[in-house]
Amino acid sequence: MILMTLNIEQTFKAIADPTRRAIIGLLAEKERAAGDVARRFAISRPAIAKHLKILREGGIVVTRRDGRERFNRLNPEGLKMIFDWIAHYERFWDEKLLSLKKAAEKGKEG
Amino acid sequence: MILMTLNIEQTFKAIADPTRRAIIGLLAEKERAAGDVARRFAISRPAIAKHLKILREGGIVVTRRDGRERFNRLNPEGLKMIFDWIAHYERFWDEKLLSLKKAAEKGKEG
DNA sequence: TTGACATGTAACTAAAAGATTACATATAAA
DNA sequence: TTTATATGTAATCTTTTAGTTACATGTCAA
Repeated sequence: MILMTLNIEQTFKAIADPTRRAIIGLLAEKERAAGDVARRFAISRPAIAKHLKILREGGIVVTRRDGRERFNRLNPEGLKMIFDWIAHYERFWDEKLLSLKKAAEKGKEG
Repeated sequence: MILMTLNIEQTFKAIADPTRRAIIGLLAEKERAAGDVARRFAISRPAIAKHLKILREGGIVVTRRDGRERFNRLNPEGLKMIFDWIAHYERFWDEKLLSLKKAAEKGKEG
């Protein structure tokens, strides 16, 4: 069993790049071999290999090996970490939700 | 009225930096003058001024002028943009929610 | 076993990011 | 009207990032 210290810093850096977000979009459809991912971009295959590594280190992607191929798929951990961080500020844009929450705390509907 | 083309790219870059995320945390408490923000960090005041500018350009912070001070506060737009992006992948970590949604679509409880 | 394929890493380069100091501008206070 | 305060910007430097080409490794197919 491999234990990874999932650094939130790495996760935020991972999603900051547009190419990596595009990769995330591709992997949301289905898992894909590294080459399959690379084929869909104009940049070189090694560049994509590095992006995949960064996504892996950010806890956003996990890789499964099958023969000479490495299949990449989305990992819940990383994206959830970002979601939790941002959800913490939800009240700033969802006033309605805020009042609902307050009402719930009071034990009556808002 | 000022129209800003809110670039999602800038927004993701804005939250990628740890100092800027710390600033977001501070502004979540209350609006603060630029100097008030700067005082809480070890780095120079101009560095913070730049971070605030980046947050502003990312649609995460808006600034209100009062005399010689500039009060900064969180702006819903930017963070909501990130939230919407990430919420799009919610199903990857919240299987339960997914089944609830599916059940709702079918018109019966899950 | 030889050759092709799939992938990752090393070395290097160019561009972007984050910080600093110096300076300019606007407003409050003496 | 001086002086001090609050802030933003310019010029500059260093580090990090994203990309490239060359190369090493491992696996499948002849």
